Amino acid sequence: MGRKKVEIKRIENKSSRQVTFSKRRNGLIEKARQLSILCESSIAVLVVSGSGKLYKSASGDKILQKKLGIICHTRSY
Amino acid sequence: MGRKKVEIKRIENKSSRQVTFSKRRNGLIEKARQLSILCESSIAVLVVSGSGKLYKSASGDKILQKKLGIICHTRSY
DNA sequence: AACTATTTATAAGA
DNA sequence: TTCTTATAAATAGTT
Repeated sequence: MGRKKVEIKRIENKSSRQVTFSKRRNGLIEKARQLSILCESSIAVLVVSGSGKLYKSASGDKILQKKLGIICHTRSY
Repeated sequence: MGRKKVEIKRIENKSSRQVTFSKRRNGLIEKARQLSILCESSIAVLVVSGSGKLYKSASGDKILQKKLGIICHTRSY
C-alpha cells in the first residue's frame, strides 16, 4: 500500500525506518485486535524495536496475557 | 477490505469464522515478518484459535524466538 | 483453493 | 510532525 511499491528489505534511512516502524507496529497490533474479536481467538504480539524498546499487546485470553507479561518482565529487554 | 465492509465483532457462522481466521492469521504473520525486515526489529506473534490450536511466529531475534518457544511449550495450550 | 470487487493500510507528500 | 491522498495490499464474498 502507499504511493509506491516497497521492497521488503531493511530501510536504510533512519528516520524513514522509524516512521515506518511506528505506522506498521500500530497496524499490526490493530490487526491482531480485530482477529481476536472476529474469530474469538487469543493473540499476543511482542515487538522489540532496533533500539531495544518493547511494545506488547495481548487480546482475548487472560492466561495468554499473563504469559505475555512474564516474558515482558524478564531482564533481556 | 473485501466485497463488503465488516464490523469488528464475533463472526457467528462457524465456517465463515474459520475461513476468516485462516486468512487473517496468515496476513498477520506476514505483516509481522515484513515489519521485522523493514525496520530491523524482532517480533513474536502467538495466536490461539477458539478451538485451542496454537500458531506461533517469531522473526528477527534469537532470544525472542527462544522465549516464544518457552511459552509455546507450556501445557496450557 | 482461486478469483475479484472493494475496503483498508500505508508511502509519500503537504 | 500530524494530516492528506494516491496507490499497493489485504481480504469478504463469490465461483
